[in-house]
Amino acid sequence: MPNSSDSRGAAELLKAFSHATRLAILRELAAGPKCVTDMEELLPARQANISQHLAVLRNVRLVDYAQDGALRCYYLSRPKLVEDMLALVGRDDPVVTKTPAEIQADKARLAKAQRRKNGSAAKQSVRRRNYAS
Amino acid sequence: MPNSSDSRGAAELLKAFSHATRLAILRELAAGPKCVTDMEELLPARQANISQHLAVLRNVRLVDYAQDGALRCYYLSRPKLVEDMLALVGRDDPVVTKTPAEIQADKARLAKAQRRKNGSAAKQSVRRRNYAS
DNA sequence: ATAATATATTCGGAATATCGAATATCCGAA
DNA sequence: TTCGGATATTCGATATTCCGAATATATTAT
Repeated sequence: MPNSSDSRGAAELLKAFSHATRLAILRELAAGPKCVTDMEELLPARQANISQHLAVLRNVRLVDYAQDGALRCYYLSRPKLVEDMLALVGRDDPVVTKTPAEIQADKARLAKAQRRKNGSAAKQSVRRRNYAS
Repeated sequence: MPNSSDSRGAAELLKAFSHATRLAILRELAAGPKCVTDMEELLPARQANISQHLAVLRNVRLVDYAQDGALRCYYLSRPKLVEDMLALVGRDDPVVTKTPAEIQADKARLAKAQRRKNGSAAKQSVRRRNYAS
């Protein structure tokens, strides 16, 4: 049951995703593990800034690193999640438009399905407006 | 070819998603079209605030509305995108951990695949460190 | 030890986001 | 018209994010 308290965590995860540089980092890591110096060459951002973004990503468990001498090799902690997210935001979905009539049809359909679920319990108030035009 | 200029748009879309109240609004709309007054009853937020969040969602084309008299019935402009996003952030993916050795294996695998792609073009610098421990 | 390299953290200011209160707008009813 | 309900917008205060500069820390080479 995804209620509002669940939205909190989801929103935090999404916030970590919603920055161009962090997305670029995640894309690089989706292609393979990399250390910070590698990313410095690949991205238009300074070392400190990349470290800051990596910290954000670490805090929400999107990335982790393995220490190799003085280097820290970063990798995706939840590769499927990240890959699916990147694919999702890269998608080009059709934009639908609905007329008031279609909305009413939607509501009617929902009300009927709802009635099927409950025995009866007339809870559905199909808010209407009588406009003459 | 998703390069950094593409990250901009993706990041903006994700920013629109990354707020608990906006996620809650999207979840409500995924269940069916609703007007602002409906949402006021369903969410712990004031009218003005809901309108503000709806404006954000409209700006990135996640929602639109059909005017029905004095009411505005909001609906999802890209329902599949929203539904998939909600499913994605609701998922519970396993968190993987890698040792330095596994990272090296990853890099080696990548290098080999890369070599298969190009004819030869020894571009791969497998950054190494000789640590005595 | 010292230096050099790789990375993280802290700090401060600019930019941005969030929210409530007040106000504006639009529409249908009387 | 004027009114009331539904919704949007503006404004101002507060909170948060972002980023560069400086600094700190860890690790290895000399």
